[in-house]
Amino acid sequence: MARLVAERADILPILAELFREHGYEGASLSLISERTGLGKGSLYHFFPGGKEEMAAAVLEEIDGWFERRIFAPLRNSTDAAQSIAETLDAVEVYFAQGRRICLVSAFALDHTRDRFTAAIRDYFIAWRDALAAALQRLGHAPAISTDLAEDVLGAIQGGLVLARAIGDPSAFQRAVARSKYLLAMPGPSEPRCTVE
Amino acid sequence: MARLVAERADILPILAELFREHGYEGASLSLISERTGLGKGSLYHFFPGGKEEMAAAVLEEIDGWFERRIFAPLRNSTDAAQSIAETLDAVEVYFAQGRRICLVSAFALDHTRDRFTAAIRDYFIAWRDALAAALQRLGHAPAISTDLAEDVLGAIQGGLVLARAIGDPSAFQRAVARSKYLLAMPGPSEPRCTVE
DNA sequence: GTCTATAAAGCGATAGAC
DNA sequence: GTCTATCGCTTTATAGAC
Repeated sequence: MARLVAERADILPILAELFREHGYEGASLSLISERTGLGKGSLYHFFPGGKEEMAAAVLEEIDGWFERRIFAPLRNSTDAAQSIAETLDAVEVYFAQGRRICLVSAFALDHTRDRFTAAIRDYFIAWRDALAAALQRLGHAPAISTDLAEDVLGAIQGGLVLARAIGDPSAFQRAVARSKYLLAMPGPSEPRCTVE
Repeated sequence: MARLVAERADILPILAELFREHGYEGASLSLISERTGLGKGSLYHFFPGGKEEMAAAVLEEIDGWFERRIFAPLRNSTDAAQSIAETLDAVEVYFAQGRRICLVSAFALDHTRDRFTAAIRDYFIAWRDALAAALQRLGHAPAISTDLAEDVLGAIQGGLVLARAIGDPSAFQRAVARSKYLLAMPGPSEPRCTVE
């Protein structure tokens, strides 16, 4: 039986966009109240812990989305190459081809990091290790796989930063394209643009 | 004749560290007053425009440092390969081997970006174009040079994000090492980890 | 479950004495 | 040039009516 009124889950995407646009400090309760259409009383009903609980819930939802759509496929798919290509496509769509920033990165650079240290760290480590697992199934050595995965994660995050900074989403798109090319090298004996 | 009291220039490094630690919003005037040892009256004497002028002055100082130590050598040195290697070393030191974030990136991801759009964009474009100019002197084609420079910038910024996020500065150090390796390829005919 | 009113604290910024 | 006191505003959070 569908409810007409907002549920807690319905609020999360709005909160996520507000934190993306304005940052943790900048997303004030009055702004949140305005954009969700809920009074402060209702907001504190759904999130008794206030803004910190809202941000934690958003981070948890983001982590859940990546776990289902990115991390699990990378870890478990039978076709590692295909899962790598598909998840890179999904990432490109998720970040709106470079027009949407990574909230976890934004929190990491902000002093907001101190509030959510574990969630931020776990997100990137899960991503790196899932990608490294797929690369190992492609035949790469464990150490090389982790290094390569970290390289790609950095390129993606750096691409998002540059895209936002210079106002050109194509900087992110090129970073993803380069990552696809880099990861398309199938074997462990191929030359790599990295050092030990 | 050396002055004993603080000059405006002496305040800027303290402001920079405060903005790095706490972000633009988080660095309150009372915190700034405490860390600089100056009352609000003195702060407004040096920066009549308040906190926005303080942040603008910090960004200008950062840009000046990079212009002198990174951009100009990349553009003008006779030995392009040497200037690339030396400026990468300088960048590694500047960011304290991954323990110090890039304030320009942090502002870019925050909604603080809207206040300093031009300064943020110009910083990254100047860096990219200076590095691309050095790569052209190494024999790379213009389009490849810009793409390669953007690649390296993204790797550096992504490395800083990852280092801060996972609490491991070596993620940044590896990104710089990979960039050195990538840029050490001298000629335009060498294989590249990128796509057009 | 939603609202308004309000509390308590912190904010950026200003005024004016010294 | 530096200080303290204070203004006006916004913030998060709570209380209590409905």
